[in-house]
Amino acid sequence: MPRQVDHEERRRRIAEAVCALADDSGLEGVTLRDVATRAGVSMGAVQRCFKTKQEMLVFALDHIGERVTERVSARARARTATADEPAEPAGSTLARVLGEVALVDEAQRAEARVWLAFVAQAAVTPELAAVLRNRYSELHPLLVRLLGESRTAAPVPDGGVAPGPDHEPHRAARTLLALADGLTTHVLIGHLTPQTALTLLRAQIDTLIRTNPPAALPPHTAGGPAPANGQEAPAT
Amino acid sequence: MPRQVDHEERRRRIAEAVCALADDSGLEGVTLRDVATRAGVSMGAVQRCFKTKQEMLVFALDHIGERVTERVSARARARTATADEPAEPAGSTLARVLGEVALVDEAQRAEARVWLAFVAQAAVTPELAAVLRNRYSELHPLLVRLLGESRTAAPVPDGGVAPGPDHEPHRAARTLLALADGLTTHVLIGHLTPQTALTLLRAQIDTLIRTNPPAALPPHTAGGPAPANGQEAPAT
DNA sequence: TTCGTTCCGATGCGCTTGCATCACATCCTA
DNA sequence: TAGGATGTGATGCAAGCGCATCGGAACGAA
Repeated sequence: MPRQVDHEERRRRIAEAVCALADDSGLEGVTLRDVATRAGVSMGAVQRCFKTKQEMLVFALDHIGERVTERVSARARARTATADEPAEPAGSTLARVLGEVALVDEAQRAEARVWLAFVAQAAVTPELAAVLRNRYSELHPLLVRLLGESRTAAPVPDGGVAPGPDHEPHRAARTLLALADGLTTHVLIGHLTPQTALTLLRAQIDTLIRTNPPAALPPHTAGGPAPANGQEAPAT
Repeated sequence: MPRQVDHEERRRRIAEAVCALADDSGLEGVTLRDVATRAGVSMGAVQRCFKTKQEMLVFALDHIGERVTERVSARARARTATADEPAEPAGSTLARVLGEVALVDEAQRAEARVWLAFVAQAAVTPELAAVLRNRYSELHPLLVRLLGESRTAAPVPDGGVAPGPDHEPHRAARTLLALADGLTTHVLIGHLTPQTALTLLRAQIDTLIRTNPPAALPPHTAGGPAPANGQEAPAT
C-alpha cells in the first residue's frame, strides 16, 4: 500500500459512504464503523480524515450539496449554451432544473432522502443549517435568472438582477424552490407519485411565467411591515 | 399512588415528552430513559405503555399529527360557522389554515421541527410514512373544499367534491400543501423568515384563487400518460 | 543497508443504548 | 383482615457508540 494517500479523494469516498448509509437507514444509521466498512477503509482512516463525527457529517452534506448544485447549474448551462431558439426553452429548463433539484429517478430519490435527513438534523444543528443555507443561496440567483429570461424578451444585462431583492422574480424563485422541496418530501413519504409532483411543479412554473405583472400584487400581502429581503444570515 | 392509572393519559404525556426531546435534539436525541425522565415517569412505565421504541415513536407522530389536524380543521370550522359575509373569507381562511400547518409563532415552529424530524425518519421507515400519509390525506379534502368555496359563488353541495380527482382544486390543494411544507422547511433552517414564508404562501393562494379556469392547462402537462389520482396507497 | 519519520489499521476504553427481569407497593375480593 | 392479582419502578445485560491509543508497515535520507 502506498505511503501517501490522496486525502481529498478519501474524504469524498467517505462522504459517499455516509450518504449511502443515510439513504437506507437515516442519519441515525450512520456510525463511524459502518462508514469505514462501507467506504472500504479502516476506522482509523476515517478518524484521520475527520477529527469528529460531526465534521464528517458536515463535509458529507457539503459534498452532496455540491453535487446537486453542479448538476443543476449544468442543466442551466446546457440551455444557455445552445440558446439559439428563443422559443420556449427557459420554461422547460426551469422545469428540468427544478426536477433535478427534486426527484424523477431513483438515483435522485436516494439523494433526496439523504438531503432530507440532513435538513431534519439541520433544524437542530446550526452548523449543518449553515451549509444548507449556503447551498440554497447559491440556487436562488440561478432560478431568478432563468425566471427572468423566461418572462421577458430582454433579459437583465448579465449577472445583476435588476430591481430590489423582493422584486417578483425573487419571490417566484423562492416559491419554486420551496415548492420543489415540499413536493420532494411528499414523494419520499409516498403521498405523491413522482409524476404527479412533476406535473404540479410544471403547472406552477407555467403559472409563474404566464403571470407577468410583477408589480400589481393584491392588497393583503402587506402582512409584514417591511418584507425586507426575506433572507437572513446568508453566510457568516 | 393509585392502583389504576389512566393509560391513555400517560401515553399522551409520553408522546409530549417525545416531541419535546425531538424538538431540541432531533429524533436521535430521543431515548427511552430521557423520555421517561421528561415525562416524569419511570422507564418501566414507558415500557409498559409501549412494547417497543418504534411503537412509541409511531404513537407520538400520530399524536402530534392529530393535534395539527385538529387545529387546522378548527380554523376551517371557525370560518364556516361565522360565514355570514361571503366577501373575502375563504382566501384568508386558507392562508390562516396553511399558516397553521406551517409556521408563524415559536410554538408552531417547535411542532414543525418535530414534524420534520419524523418526516425524515419516515423516508426510511414505512410505518411512520403510513401515519404521515394518513394525515396528509386528511388535510387534502379540507383544502380542496376551502379552495372550491373561495373560487366559486356556488360551492359544491356538501362533502362530495364535484369532478375527478385530478381536477384543478385537487391539484391546487396538493400544490399548496407541498408549498407550505417546503416553506416551513426553509424557515426552520433559516433560509427564509417566517414573514417571508407567509407572504409567499399568501401570494400563491391569491394566484390560485384568481386563476379560475380549471380546464385550460398548458399543453406540456401531458408528461405522464395518465395523471391518475396522484395519490398512492392512501390507507391499506 | 539502516535509521528516522510518517501515516495507517487495529484494538481498548468508558459510556449509553434498547430491552428483559424482578422484588415490591397497591388495590379488589372474600 | 387476610389473600391474591396487578401494575410499577429499579436494576441487569448484551450490544453498539464515539473517541483515544498504539504497534507496525511504507517510504526518504544517510
